[in-house]
Amino acid sequence: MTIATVEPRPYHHGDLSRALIGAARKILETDGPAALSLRAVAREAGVSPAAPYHHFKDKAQLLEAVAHEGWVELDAALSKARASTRDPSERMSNLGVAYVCFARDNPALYRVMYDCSRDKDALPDQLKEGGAYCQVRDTLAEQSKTPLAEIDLELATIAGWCAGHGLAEMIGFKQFAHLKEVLGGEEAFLRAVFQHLGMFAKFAED
Amino acid sequence: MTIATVEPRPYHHGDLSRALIGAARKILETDGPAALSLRAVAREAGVSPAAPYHHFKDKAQLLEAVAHEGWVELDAALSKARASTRDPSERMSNLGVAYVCFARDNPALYRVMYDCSRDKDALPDQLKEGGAYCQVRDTLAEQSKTPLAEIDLELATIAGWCAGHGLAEMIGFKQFAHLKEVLGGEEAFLRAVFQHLGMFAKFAED
DNA sequence: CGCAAATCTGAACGCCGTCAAGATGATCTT
DNA sequence: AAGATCATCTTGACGGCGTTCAGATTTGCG
Repeated sequence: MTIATVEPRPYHHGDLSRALIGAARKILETDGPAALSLRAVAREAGVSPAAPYHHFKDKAQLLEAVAHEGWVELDAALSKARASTRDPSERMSNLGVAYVCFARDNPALYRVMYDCSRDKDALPDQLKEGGAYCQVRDTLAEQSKTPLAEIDLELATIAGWCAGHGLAEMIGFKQFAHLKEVLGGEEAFLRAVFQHLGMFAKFAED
Repeated sequence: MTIATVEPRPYHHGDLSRALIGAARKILETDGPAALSLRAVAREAGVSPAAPYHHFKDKAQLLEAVAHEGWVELDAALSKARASTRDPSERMSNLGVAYVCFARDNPALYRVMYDCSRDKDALPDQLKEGGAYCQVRDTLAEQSKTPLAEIDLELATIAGWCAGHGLAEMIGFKQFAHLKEVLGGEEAFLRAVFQHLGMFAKFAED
């Protein structure tokens, strides 16, 4: 697996931090979260099992670095979706689809992102400081005909975020295969579910 | 020889399967999912590390049994919430709150439930056969003024379930502490988020 | 009663996360 | 240029993990 035989890496790696993060992501994509051990990461990077400890306090801290990359990339994906159209309602819809598709296309990374958040009982602050969360909120605000109260804006953003996350976690379940087929594809299914959020919500009004 | 030892469990336990599930749940509640090793479960049940293998194929299968108990209990919690009132809209609202509160009060169990589902790429079939999922769907159907098409009913149920799950996973995050305070408690926060689902959804319409 | 099946134990394997001690290389001082 | 210092990497070890296997113990059935 290692290329060390051909060109023996110098004793000092050069940029092991980044290499370890890359190795971790490769393992995640290839073999899933269950296979992601610190030793496997070190192996993949061609270093000894103890080497990572000179760059990360422990395994959790390496995972945090991986998760951070994930949030940045989710941010980029949402930015792209947001810029994809000028039609207000289409923009919001695209944003939701983009969120779920990111999770579907990077399932292991997405898992690590939320596992780390749960360990800290908090989402990354970056989200509320110009990050992905703001994109949802701002898109909501832009497209509201009447200006939204600050608190309504926040609550609606949370509601949408929760729905997106929930759908992202469920999208792969076999039970939905039939609906995806009936509705003509996964994206159509996603949009249909988002549309029906309102149907659920109206019963929640006091 | 068998006279006065402390409390010598007979060589054969009697009902080790159930004892193991109970031990697992105790460890989950006490020390969280990270501490839930098969060896720890065996220790808690007072049995050797290899004993569980006579009752469960492997660790995953024991967790599945624990998860099953969780789904049954979630089912019961939703039943109770559903029967708590006759006011249609209040009933639906209570159902959502009950779902999230179950997750909040049994965080480790809730985690195991979805971890098992993800490993199998499917929710338990029981859910769609008279279980918790049906309670949400039927409550939706009962309360719709105009009869809902089958597919709309299903999509709305999924939408609500996803929102509930998403909120259940986020409810503990520090970022929401401020809102809970402003809105006067956690339950008020939950209801407010559910109400705002509609505000998000209207932009998802094509 | 005798014997097969079910159940539990003890010891072992390879993996894991982590740490301490020592080897190696790069950088800075003089 | 020489030596000292510091960051980096390795080796080896520890305890804990999931799992397996051979053997001990008990139960239940003929």
